[in-house]
Amino acid sequence: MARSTNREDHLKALYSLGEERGGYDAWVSTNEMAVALGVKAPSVTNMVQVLQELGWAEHRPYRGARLTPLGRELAVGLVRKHRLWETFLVEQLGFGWEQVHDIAEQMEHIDCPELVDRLDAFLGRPKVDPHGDPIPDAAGNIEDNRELTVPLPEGFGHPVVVKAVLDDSHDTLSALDAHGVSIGVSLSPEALRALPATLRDVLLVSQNPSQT
Amino acid sequence: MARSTNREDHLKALYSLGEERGGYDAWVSTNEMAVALGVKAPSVTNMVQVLQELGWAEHRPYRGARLTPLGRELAVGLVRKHRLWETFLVEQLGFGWEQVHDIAEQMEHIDCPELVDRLDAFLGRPKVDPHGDPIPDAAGNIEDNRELTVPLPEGFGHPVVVKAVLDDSHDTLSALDAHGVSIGVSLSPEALRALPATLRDVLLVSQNPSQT
DNA sequence: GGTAAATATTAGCCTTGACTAAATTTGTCC
DNA sequence: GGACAAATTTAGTCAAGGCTAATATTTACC
Repeated sequence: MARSTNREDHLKALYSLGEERGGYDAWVSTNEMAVALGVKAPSVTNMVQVLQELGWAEHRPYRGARLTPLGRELAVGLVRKHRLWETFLVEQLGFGWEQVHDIAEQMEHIDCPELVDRLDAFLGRPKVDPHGDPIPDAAGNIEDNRELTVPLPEGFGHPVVVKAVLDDSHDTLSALDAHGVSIGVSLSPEALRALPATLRDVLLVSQNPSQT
Repeated sequence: MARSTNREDHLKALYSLGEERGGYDAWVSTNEMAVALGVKAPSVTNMVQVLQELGWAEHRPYRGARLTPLGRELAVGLVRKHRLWETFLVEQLGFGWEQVHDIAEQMEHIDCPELVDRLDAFLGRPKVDPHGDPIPDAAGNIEDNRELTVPLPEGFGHPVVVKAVLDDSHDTLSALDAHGVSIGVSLSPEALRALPATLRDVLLVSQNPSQT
């Protein structure tokens, strides 16, 4: 019983959905995971039981699943790889930020710890990926600069700086790009109002341009 | 019926073994493929029949398999990706030439034509990989500079320049490294004689340092 | 040219991971 | 507190790809 692309995909879905909740020890329903992974619920039930046998997750029937500390560690490693490769693709190869998610989805499964470390060094140990999401360090620590940001300033009273985008899908990122929005860009109250609400809702911004 | 890591692995094995023979239209036995892939012969028989259904290969029972033109095209694409990633790993990330084969084995299955082209451009459209093997261009043409080299100069009469290594395994490359052998290095007759015969046999060399 | 050895294929089974349909548990509403 | 709706798991099936054991073909030797 070991690593496999499928198991890693389920592990990552469990991690991501858990984080959207209260944190990594939140229970996540198998149905939610099924929707996120594009499979049917019984498949997830099976796989979650496998993750439990691997010691990566805990499954409570009819309640859901949640990661063990080991599972979280592995999931963070996957997130680290994913975001480092995204950074490479955008900064070194010149891809657009809307193109890299699907490619990184493949690359994150490459198994070679030394590769991850060399890539990290090659990129200059970046702290955030092209979408503004924090890149975990080699020890698994995540410096979440997003705590310093707000989902949306009440009333769009003053200009804001875009710090992160919560939805990395191709469509959302292309749409944002069409509106001239990218990480670090400053948006005036008028620009914010011109943005469709669905796009506004995925932005994390800083009210003070000098904040990290 | 489509692409999969397993099918691609079998396709590449068929290509490589065919090339070692008379060329890409040589028949390759399923047993040879099984040895190369580390699986049993019946598994290869199954897979070769799948490749035939895909239009990638032709299977003649009890005779062997050989690639179709489409199969060859796809296989060359895999070789191209493999060698480009090896080049990236050595030249950009600083890996040793003996470390990169296994990593590239994973990376070559990443499916994104634009990624291959951008990587190629990023690396400066290299002609050979770190082991001296030619990198096919985007159209699938292979400029085989190894035609200009010889397996071994008769009698080690004069110095030679190392142009390529025919065995990319970790052990062979580490051993060569321990003897100070790498691509482009010049070897005196004495140095050649000091090399174990098994290592000498994997070298392709040029007798004239000015040859390409 | 017949028979033995070597090689390849077929037959049948296993595991992974997906699916549908059926059964079960949970939760909610009166 | 009971009944129904929603969510979840269980049961049973399927395809991909691997394996072993048995069968079939080719090759080679006398």
